[in-house]
Amino acid sequence: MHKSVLNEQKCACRLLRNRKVAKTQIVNPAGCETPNDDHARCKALGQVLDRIGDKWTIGVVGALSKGPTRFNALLRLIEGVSHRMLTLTLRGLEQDGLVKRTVYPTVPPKVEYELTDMGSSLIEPLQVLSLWAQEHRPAIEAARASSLVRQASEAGAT
Amino acid sequence: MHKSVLNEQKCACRLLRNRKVAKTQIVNPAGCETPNDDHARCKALGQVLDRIGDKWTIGVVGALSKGPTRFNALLRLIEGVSHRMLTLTLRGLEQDGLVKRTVYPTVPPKVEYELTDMGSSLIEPLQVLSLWAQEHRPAIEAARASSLVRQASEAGAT
DNA sequence: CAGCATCCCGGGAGATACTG
DNA sequence: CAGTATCTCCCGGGATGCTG
Repeated sequence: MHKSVLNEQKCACRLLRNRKVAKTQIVNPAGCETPNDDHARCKALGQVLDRIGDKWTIGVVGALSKGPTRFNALLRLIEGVSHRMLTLTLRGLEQDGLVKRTVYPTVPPKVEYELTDMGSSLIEPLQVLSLWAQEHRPAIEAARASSLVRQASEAGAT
Repeated sequence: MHKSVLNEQKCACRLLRNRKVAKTQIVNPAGCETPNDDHARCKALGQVLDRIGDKWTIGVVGALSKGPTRFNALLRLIEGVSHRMLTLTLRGLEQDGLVKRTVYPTVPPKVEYELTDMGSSLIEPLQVLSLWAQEHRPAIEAARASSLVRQASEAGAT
């Protein structure tokens, strides 16, 4: 009740950043009819990051990049993931057409997941990002460390 | 108490995915000494996504990509962001050496934020991702929509 | 084995108010 | 104007247990 107002936003930009909203409505609802280059970029990025930015999606995509994999295999490969989250992540991915789910109606059910074409096309941009990450990680660590040191010394000096 | 055990994980992979952990300890603590190509990729990606995967970082980077900007200007540009979150996001980015904070000690304080070299180098990978996003958004929307339709019809058929 | 429903906790993030 | 601290609420996500 105290936050009823803020749901009516002019631009869908950050609305799209919310998963629940994004799930039901990925297109801009209204008020964002003139997506200049900048806005489009922002929105597109926001969407992708909503997709891959969650805890486990990348791990899943990475694991699946090697080929079709069964549920429990994924569970072990990614390992940090809980049963529930793996299910949810896979469902989301499947719903977005990034992974394909194949059920073998055997007596012990067997389900294999694999990347669709679109799903595997995501790997490349991800690798670009990964490269950037590997390249700049030392610098980031250094910056972070020095920043922490600075703060500590300031605290001590005060 | 009921979740005391799970904090001791063998691989730091998803530990790195948690912000609080990542903030204090970005290097792999132990047990992950042999980072094969795959693991390194996973970890690096995890870190980057922890950085840029949160709600506002991209918006901030995007806004800053046009040049130095003042705090309130950012607040307006990104608009959906709250005062607090913008501050936090900027602090994180600054701490990681991705943005530079310049304070002009004028009577009304004036602070400008701008991307560092490393920060602006992030723009390119982001654009790659953005391109992918723009390219595949229709497909994703379609897949999502058809999935929803399928679910609805199944529910109706039952 | 795969999936789903339920419970429940912790932390992310908004609102607000105060400082310099 | 820029930043910080506090309070609070809400939901992401782990644990658990049941179905087919």
